[in-house]
Amino acid sequence: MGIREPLGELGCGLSHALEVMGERWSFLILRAAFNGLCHFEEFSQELGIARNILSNRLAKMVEHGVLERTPCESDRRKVEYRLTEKGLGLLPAMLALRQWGEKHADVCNPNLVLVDCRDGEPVQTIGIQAHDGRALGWHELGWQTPDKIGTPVERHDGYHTKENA
Amino acid sequence: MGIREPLGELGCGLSHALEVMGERWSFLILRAAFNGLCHFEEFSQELGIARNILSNRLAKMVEHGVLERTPCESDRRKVEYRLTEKGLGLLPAMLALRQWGEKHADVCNPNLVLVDCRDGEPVQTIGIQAHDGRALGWHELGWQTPDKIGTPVERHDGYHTKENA
DNA sequence: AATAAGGGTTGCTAATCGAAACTTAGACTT
DNA sequence: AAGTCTAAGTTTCGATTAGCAACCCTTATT
Repeated sequence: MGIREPLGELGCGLSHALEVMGERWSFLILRAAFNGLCHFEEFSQELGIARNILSNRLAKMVEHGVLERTPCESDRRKVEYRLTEKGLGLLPAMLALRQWGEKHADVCNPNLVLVDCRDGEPVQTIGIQAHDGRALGWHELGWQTPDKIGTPVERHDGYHTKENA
Repeated sequence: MGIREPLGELGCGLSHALEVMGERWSFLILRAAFNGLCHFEEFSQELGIARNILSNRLAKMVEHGVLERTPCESDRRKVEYRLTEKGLGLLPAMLALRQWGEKHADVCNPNLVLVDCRDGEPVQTIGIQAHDGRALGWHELGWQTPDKIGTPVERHDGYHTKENA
């Protein structure tokens, strides 16, 4: 077995991502934001989320720079929550999660498909690619220290390779 | 504004994915599993998670087919939790999340990098691609009904296009 | 038989969620 | 200017859930 991640500190990017987006409604709020919703009432009605939780989540997402909160110019009662660049950067993660869910859900409504708007063709299923664009599966991946990048790695564990009893 | 997803029912794959993986420790358990951990005590010690919660999460992930629970042959006290194909399918989502977290975390320890083990080169940052492989940003995407696939879409909202006050 | 290890379950407390009522500030009407 | 309405939250309080510690059951090991 090759190199293994240090899980102890939990200190990889995943922990940070989960800290920001790991709570119950965060991803659904994000999805709503990607669909153009930006007012408190819109989120509240579309998601059916409790108002205090919504308030809490929006505040946290603003605090972490995923959303930007700006009082509305035209009507000062209203507030706009809009995705920042950081928030927009979550699209691949959300889509990957969504594609996984669609693939494995019992009931699924593929009544809308995400497409390239230039030609209307569906986007690809999100996957992991090597630097040259080859699609990579888990058994073709390994962990490497930054100083040894560029040197091949033997497989780091025995997943799906029966040869190690 | 073009087509918008029906958010009401929450019935997209994202809901299903979150139902399976949306709880507090699920993704960290998944990460540990990807790192080769497969015993209860290993998860418990590495993650520092409470035993009842761990038990609960593992059971749920097994129930949803992300992990497979098999009593160990050699030592009947032990149980092995291993990723199924469905579980392995979460890797792109997890990596996308992780890459996002690494990009935006204040403190970050890039002491290990995920590489293609054939040549030791880092994998690409996960992104969304058109059918021909072009990288796509949010403003180049749109929702389309299955019957109209192949016909271009006008942009569905005004994110980052100042032209719609 | 005695001891220990692996994989849980049970009780109990602290934190979090959720529904509904309440508050505050800004528009809109008359 | 008073009254009403709307948007965006807070507060309150009962219902869940997380987390800790201790206990239990089965299977090795000595």
